[in-house]
Amino acid sequence: MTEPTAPHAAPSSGPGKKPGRAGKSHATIYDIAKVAGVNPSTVSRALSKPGRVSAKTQKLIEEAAAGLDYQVNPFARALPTGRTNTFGLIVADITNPTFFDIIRGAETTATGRDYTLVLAESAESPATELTAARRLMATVDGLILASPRMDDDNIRALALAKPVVVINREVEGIPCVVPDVNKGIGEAVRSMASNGHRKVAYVAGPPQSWMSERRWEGVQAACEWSRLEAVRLESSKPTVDGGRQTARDVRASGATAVLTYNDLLAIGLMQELQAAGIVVPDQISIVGFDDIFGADFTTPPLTTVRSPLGECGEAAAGRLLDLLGGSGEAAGTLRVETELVLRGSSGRFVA
Amino acid sequence: MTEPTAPHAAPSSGPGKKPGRAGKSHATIYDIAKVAGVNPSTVSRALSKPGRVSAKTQKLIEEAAAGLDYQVNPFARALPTGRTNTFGLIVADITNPTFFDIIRGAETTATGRDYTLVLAESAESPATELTAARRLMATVDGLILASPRMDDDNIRALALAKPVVVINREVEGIPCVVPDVNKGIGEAVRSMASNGHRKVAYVAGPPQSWMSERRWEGVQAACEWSRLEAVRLESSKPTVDGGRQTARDVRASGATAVLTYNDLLAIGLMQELQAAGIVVPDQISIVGFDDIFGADFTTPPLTTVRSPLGECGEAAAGRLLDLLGGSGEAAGTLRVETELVLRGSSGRFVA
DNA sequence: CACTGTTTGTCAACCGGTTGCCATGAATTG
DNA sequence: CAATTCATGGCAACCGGTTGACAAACAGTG
Repeated sequence: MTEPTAPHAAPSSGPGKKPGRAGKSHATIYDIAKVAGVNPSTVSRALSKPGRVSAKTQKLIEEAAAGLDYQVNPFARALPTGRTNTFGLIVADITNPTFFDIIRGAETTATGRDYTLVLAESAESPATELTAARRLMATVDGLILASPRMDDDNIRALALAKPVVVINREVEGIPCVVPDVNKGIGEAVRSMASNGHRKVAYVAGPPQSWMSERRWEGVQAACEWSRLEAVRLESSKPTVDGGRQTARDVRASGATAVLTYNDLLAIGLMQELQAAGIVVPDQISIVGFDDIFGADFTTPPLTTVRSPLGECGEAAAGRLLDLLGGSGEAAGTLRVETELVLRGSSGRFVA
Repeated sequence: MTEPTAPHAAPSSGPGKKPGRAGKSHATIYDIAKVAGVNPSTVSRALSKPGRVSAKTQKLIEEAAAGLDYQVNPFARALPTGRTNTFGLIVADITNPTFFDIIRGAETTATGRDYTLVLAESAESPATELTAARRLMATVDGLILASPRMDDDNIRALALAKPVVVINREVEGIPCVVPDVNKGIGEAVRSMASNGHRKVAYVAGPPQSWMSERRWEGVQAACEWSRLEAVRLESSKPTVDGGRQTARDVRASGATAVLTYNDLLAIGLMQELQAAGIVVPDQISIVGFDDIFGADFTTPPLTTVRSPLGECGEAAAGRLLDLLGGSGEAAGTLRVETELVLRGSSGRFVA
């Protein structure tokens, strides 16, 4: 290679032969430069590096840009810089309403800070999750993983390339946002104790769920403190159907109060118990987890430990954006409070 | 200056300062070209234009690419071509569970066809919606608008630039996916008639909702056919709260069967009526619309006209992708069937 | 063997911003 | 008033693919 010729310097006298792009071709910084009578690079600086050009030129350029209805081409910008003003959110299951609040929270913060949200799901599969993550990595500035199912190591590997924030799980060395279950569970168990219950069952979630374990630990601790007996039951899947299926085990356990891994399980369980003629909460108290949309549609409305999922989504997006902006902690867990929402499905044991 | 020297070629003995991009710098087609012993453009063609290069070279290049763990830089590709393998979905309200299924359907088809979904919401505001749409337009290949609130003209203007598909509304000249309410409403009203109801109330949705009008028309037509009286009531907002507020009007109307614009209204209405001691369905039958998540959590579970929203999302994404791929109709409405889901909130009038 | 038609690969000009380096002229200072 | 900063704008080389134009290689005919 001997003679590096300037590509744009060619005598492009031809008529404005707009390449490809359908519809109206947008104005470029070159157009602005022509109108404002300055060099394209000056336009670029005026538009992206505040203070780098004089106030006078700045104004000139801004007016020209406004006049031409200019808007940057994100790809042209992303190509040399690698920045896209976009971040990805991967949720374990789009079907699960738990994630809708998270999505909403993240989306709100994103658009509020002039970022775009890209959504993907893993269908509860670690492999799919990893694939999706890798795919997104190429096009986003950062990633939020909500209830990730993949290994800690994989998460850390991803975080090497771009900032990653995790929701609903704690991963060493990664910034996380996690509801602190203790307060909410404490309130729930104390309420059970004061209502005369002696034995509490916990219906667990998926084995690979980090959060399910934390909740079980929380229940054990709170029960010990309140001198209640705690038993653990398993569920096949964390859905309404899964909840129905646990009804047998719940009855067999002899517990008079039940805490479930999530609201879906609680709702299914309640439906099944009621179908069998059991009165909730008189014979069995049921407390769910998360306070998802629809938790108060049931009769009686579901008592539940609310996780502020919307806040989690917002906080995670906020942390990620701070990280991208240069401020913010590169690791550490942010804990958000949970609280008991007392509704009708729990109460005094009257059998 | 006679010798244009490459600036970076200077004695850059410093540390290999990779331009921008954090982390590992990916392999490029230039690396592949070097390994395979061909020209970069040949690599490009081998990778994007099937059949343009000989089978032998093709294989050579593919092996080199695999060996280098190559993956295209989406921005570099998007810059000259304008194609991003991404499409946008704008929903009227992320809070509203109606859209959950739509989002899920669209996301599924997107990833299935190797596209990425970008999500945005309009918060029920035509202005915000238009802003979001304009913003997304720059980065996506096409757009899906779910229950758009903006003008028909604005929608058509957007569609001039890139393919647009609309869900839950019919816009002349634009491909649309719309649940055909007639079958479902017909079933609902016939069921009411056969259960001894004589007067049916329709609780309408937001005034700017195209779909609400279609549903009202459907109710009128079906009632006429079944020789029932139909009255229309307004709601303040299409939420559970809005439903509660309509209870007064519903009772005052003297109707014994109610169809609401959506399930949220129905659920709110039912809660309020039950709180006032009215027995559902014995004294008043309630039928919602959409069959959203949670519609069966209520007691009695909600009878509702199901709109296959997941299918709508899938179908819309499918049409968009077909359009982008060159096949598919550029306009016209795809109607999907609705059906009555009989649950407990409707039944024989026994007052 | 010359001659035309078709593959297949190469060259180089893009797409539209970003940014390191340098020249210019104004402002500051001794 | 000369010397030295310093702020400002311009030049051109990128980022990593895509693609039109063209040449070389190859095959098929007369």
